[in-house]
Amino acid sequence: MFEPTIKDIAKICGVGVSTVSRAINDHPDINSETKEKIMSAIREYGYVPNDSARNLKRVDAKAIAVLVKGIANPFFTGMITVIEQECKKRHYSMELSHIEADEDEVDVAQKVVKEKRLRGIIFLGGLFSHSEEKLKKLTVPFVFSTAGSIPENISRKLYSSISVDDRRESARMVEYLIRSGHTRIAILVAEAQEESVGRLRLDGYCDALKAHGIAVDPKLICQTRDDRGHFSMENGYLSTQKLLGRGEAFTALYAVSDTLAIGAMRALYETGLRVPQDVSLAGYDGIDMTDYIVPSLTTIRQPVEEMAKDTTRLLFDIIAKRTKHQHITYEAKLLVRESTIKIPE
Amino acid sequence: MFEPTIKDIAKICGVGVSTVSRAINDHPDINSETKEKIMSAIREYGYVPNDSARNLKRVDAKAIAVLVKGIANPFFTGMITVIEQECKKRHYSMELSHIEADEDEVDVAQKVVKEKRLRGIIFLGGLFSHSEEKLKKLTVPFVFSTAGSIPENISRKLYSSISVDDRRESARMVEYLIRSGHTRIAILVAEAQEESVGRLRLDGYCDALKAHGIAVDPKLICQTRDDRGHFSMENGYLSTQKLLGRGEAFTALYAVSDTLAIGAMRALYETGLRVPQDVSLAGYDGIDMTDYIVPSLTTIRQPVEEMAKDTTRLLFDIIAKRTKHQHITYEAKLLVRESTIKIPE
DNA sequence: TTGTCCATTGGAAACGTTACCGAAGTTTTG
DNA sequence: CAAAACTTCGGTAACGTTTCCAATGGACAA
Repeated sequence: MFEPTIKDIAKICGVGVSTVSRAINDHPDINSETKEKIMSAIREYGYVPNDSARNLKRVDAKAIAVLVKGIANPFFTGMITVIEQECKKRHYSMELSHIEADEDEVDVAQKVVKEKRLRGIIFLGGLFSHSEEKLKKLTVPFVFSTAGSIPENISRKLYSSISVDDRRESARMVEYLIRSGHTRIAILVAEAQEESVGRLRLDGYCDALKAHGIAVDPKLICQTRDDRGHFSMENGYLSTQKLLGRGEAFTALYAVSDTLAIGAMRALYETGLRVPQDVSLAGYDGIDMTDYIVPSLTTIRQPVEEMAKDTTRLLFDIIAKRTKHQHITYEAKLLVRESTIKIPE
Repeated sequence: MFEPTIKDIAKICGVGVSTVSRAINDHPDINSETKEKIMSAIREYGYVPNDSARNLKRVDAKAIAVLVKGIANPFFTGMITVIEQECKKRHYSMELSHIEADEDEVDVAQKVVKEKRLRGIIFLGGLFSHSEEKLKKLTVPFVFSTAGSIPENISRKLYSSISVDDRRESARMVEYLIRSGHTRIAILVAEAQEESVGRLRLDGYCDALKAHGIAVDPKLICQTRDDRGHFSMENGYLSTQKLLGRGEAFTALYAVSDTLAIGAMRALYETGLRVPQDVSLAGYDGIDMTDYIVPSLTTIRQPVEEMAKDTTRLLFDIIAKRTKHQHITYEAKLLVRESTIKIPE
């Protein structure tokens, strides 16, 4: 099978390689007739430029990477879909890479960047607990999307971030539950390492309780130290079983992710507890399925589409030096649905 | 920021570039002392080989591509996660690309292969209705995973395939429903183009009914021509509403994917129909969540892990010419759960 | 006419790596 | 002890692009 190169095309058209290159890349200094001739030869022979050669010659590849921790999470696949479309629009390719639970995101990023000479990085999920020094080593701009809080001692000028105010939104959910008459509110946190979203949402939970004069009861806080699949449904199921095993009474259960909540649903059901009659159940994220299951899940909906678009736009703006690093916070939406009810007086 | 190249490392160690190359690539013709010296310099200076240069020099990149139609489908993300791990094990990188609904998978593949000089392609989902001629143009081995039926007139030697026998498994589900006393069984098919999995599963449905002497009633078959998001929950919801609107009575509803079934669940609920008391509901795929929602969903579980592993293994075997193209069919598992019941006599 | 400028082009040097070839030194063989 | 074989290495030519620089020819101004 004959795979033409730029040289072949040049020979076929009786022009120099640089002219062909100009044609491909829409350079201005080229006669439109020549260009048309070249383009038609390219079509005819099915020539496709070799990406490796291009990227080698260019100082940097026309590509960015998306690093995700937990690709199975529907919340992230939603984001990824949008980000990919946005990249395509800009004729950039998107390298999608999965970070294992035990890998350090910045280390992985550094390796990928050097290997592929990428222009930028988007971190999805994951944790942000890196030293400023390490971050500085990352030579390309990067945007943290929905990645928990970032330690105060790290300069905000080093990175961008896109997220909702997890602590605040979480508090809003709990406040809603309190207003609905709940006082014994249990919480399911998959992990609550310092700086993680789990931690932020847990903090928000505590904030709300305190604001309403309700003591935070550690017996109602269920967190697993399991490092794998933090937000898996299985984890939600197992954690809830553990919580129920404590024999502590509660009228509402707030899971810090929808997937956890779905797992919890089953555990509650198996124990004979009905949602919402016996226990109000709430989640966080607002993934599609929460709207379809029965009962539909009360949750905090993050503006996925908007966040994903802005994440991409911001990254490209920074790459093009049109802007400096930014930190954008979005308004999430409290969706009250069937899984939670008011406690009757 | 200084980014060392192989030349820099060579200079630092006082050796030739080829020696450094030998060290990096575990070539045999190198003194272990020299190698150790080089490797430590590499670590010290944080040298990472440039992938583009490597791929340019090598005839083909150490990479494969996974082309997915519908990345939001949890069934596929499950497959992808496993495939990625398998690639990592073999020190190959995996290019993940999403095929838009209106794109031709083989065209996309061809472009990607030429651009990136990949060694192989995995198609996930999508449709297989391509001419043999077109397929032949694809110069690298490719494996179709869970991609419907393939027209008889295409030589089996041109590609590999990995799937369950969709028609057979689908029939098994419907047979189970019939044995449970259901005779009015409606079916939800997102799309049923020739050769699609939807079509196969619909065929299986018809097979089972006929085998039991039940007439296939077109009024119980609900298919959408909507080309976007075939298997989305929303589609399941809307289709079911449409089906219910017909006023046709049925005791069981079989959706050809779990996501469709979840959508159906809501539509049934809104109409006041209880699952499973009023309508038995069944899905297909066996994604995680079917086990956690209430009621848990009766479904056909495809052996995702095994299929994904075999898909990758097979592709690499073909690339290495250890084997020819193969066609593997897996046994799926009928999981009877809470969403379906026997019709009382 | 002569010189300047513009539009368009071709040549060639890089980009960072791998792989071939041959050289040098060392060990084994006859 | 010479020849042969084996180890270990360095030099260098590619791989397919892009980009700089110089060259050509024609148009236009002086």
